[in-house]
Amino acid sequence: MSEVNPVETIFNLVHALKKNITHKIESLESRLTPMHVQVLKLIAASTSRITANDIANTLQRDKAQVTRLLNTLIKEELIEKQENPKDKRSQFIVATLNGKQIYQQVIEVDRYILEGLAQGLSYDELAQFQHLSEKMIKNLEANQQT
Amino acid sequence: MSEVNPVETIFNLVHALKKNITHKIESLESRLTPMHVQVLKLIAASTSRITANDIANTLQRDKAQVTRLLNTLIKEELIEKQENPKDKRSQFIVATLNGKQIYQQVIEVDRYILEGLAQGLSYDELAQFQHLSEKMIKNLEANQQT
DNA sequence: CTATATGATTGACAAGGTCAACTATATGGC
DNA sequence: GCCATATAGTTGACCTTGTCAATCATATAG
Repeated sequence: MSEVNPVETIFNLVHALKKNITHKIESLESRLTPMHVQVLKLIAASTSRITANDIANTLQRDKAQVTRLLNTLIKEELIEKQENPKDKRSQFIVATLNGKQIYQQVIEVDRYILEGLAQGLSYDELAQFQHLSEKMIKNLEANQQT
Repeated sequence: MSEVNPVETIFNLVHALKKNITHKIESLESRLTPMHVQVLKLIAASTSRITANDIANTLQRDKAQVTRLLNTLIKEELIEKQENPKDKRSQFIVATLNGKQIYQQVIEVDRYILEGLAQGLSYDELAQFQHLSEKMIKNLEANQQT
């Protein structure tokens, strides 16, 4: 564990994080998975109206996956589709009142997890972490092309 | 993207990393998943003989999962079981010659990915990243208890 | 010797993710 | 306008990771 291996570290980190999140989200009674929450957040936080395609692109996920995530969110009445007059192939996705309320709760949970995560870390350290992570992500994405 | 949210960043990072790794590992002809590779690494790198239980503990994974991962590695003839005279419930897991060779290749891939990941980052920065990540992991694990 | 603990296996399932085929609509070039 | 091609979304099939509970065999403490 003493050697510097970011790859392992990243996996360990996300592993711990996932366990943490599912715990907290479960306490939110609603039966949403982390991915559902991510999608809902994107929709509810967006100022402009977005389509399924926008979501897939933003989250870098397969559109099949997005379709299914949206379906359950619709079934739960957290979001709904609106006609897109400019393109009949797609629809705008908007949060319902119910969805907006859940979103507020999710933000709370988020803040809570972030607090736990960042305990004992200064703002500068978090910014540094962010900075380094973004660099790594860029590197990885550049490597993808090849 | 401009606000500091380590949680999202971590997810983005691991997402990019996973895509990267599966790409590179696929090029390794052998049909191993990342988790199989992790387990094989643990076994092949270990100086002392280890059991399935050791693996589950070290990787913090469910023993059911470990059993299945080991099964496919055995089917691929990368590892094998040896009798444990001190405890007939468990067996020692050791890498076969074949397994050791794959391990060597995996190490290469690892180094390659690490290089890609760390491009433009100094050793100090990587160490800093490591340090911050470990702090976060500790925080998360402490939160688990509650 | 018995109760309990532990190592391993198995079944069942949830969640995330990927690929390919398909439908419907858009759009650029003729 | 017509056609080829591109794009948005849906569906089916499937894989990987992870979890829980039940079960079996062996260890071990009392």
